[in-house]
Amino acid sequence: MKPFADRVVAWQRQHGRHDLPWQRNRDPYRIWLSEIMLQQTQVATVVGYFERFVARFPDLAALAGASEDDVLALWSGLGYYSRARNLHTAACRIAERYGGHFPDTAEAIGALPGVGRSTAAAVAALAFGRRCAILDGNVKRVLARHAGINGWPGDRRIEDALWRHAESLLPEQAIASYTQGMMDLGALLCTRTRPDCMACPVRRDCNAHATGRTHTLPTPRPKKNLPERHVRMLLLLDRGELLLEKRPAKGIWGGLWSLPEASEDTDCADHVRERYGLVAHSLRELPPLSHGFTHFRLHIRPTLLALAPCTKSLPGHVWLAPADALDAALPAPVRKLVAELARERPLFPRSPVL
DNA sequence: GTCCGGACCA
DNA sequence: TGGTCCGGAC
Repeated sequence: MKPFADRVVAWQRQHGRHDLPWQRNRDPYRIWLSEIMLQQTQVATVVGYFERFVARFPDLAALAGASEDDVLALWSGLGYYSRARNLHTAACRIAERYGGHFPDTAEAIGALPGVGRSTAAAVAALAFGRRCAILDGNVKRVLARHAGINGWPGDRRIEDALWRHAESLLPEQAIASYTQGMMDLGALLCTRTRPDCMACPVRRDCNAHATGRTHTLPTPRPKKNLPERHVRMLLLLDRGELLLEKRPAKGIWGGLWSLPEASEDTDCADHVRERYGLVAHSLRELPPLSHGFTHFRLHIRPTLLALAPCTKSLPGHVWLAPADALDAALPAPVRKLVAELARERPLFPRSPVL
């Protein structure tokens, strides 16, 4: 089997992108501009902005001579406007410090504002044929899958491993085609969802493909801590029957039968008297449980209460023996609580719903 | 609505 | 080390 890089280069030449507006020559200014625009932004969005930008600022001197406002105006709608400010600052610096000649090493390019390690390497490789590795989001995905690298790429150790791997794969020749090929591979075939493995030149030794892990690599970022909410859920028992209330159609658990809720800091018995006009006393607290939603995490403190036997009908509520309540549409954590209660108190006689 | 993403900054 | 910047894809 040919080396990884050879296959990427051959594929790029036959199937990769060659007609993007910054590929028409090896102008480092245009390549740099495109790489900055392509940070956090997809090619399809960038193309139009790029064309307008180079029409107005065709070279470094034009950009360095512009006002920041004019640069930002052409950036308007692309987002991440610090990119435009850094771009302008960098153009001025190149004019001053390099006499308007674009620096031609990754190190010097990377010293420009707004240019990190990967962008510097991309410009150095594409514009000057320098042998340096890139590692943008696309390449991280390709390498994590091909090498089967587990772990979130934002993790320092994982990212270090990816950089080492990227450098170990670099060919001696055809650096520009290889670099473009890695970008094209990630953008065209090795996409986040639905990768086109059958068309991939490095499928044969791809770890993720072999082990069926293309959809789990790269490891997604850890869930960020969701907001926490706390609530007390009341298990109100009257002669073996539990009070359930129907939730509003909208919002969490819309239309399901759930338990009465109280805020954590109120006294349960007081809350029941005020809200339902019922006399109750707390028996004990049940083990707390947590439930994850997409946008918050709910911590539930269930409390068991006994009612004085003066039950009355409440609109939107129902009294059910725990075993019968399990037949109703219950939210998952409520079902769990009710199931525990049904196991614990199976002997109460059933009685009709009031 | 959620997830994603380079560079920079606190 | 985690937050911030923004818009697009899904």
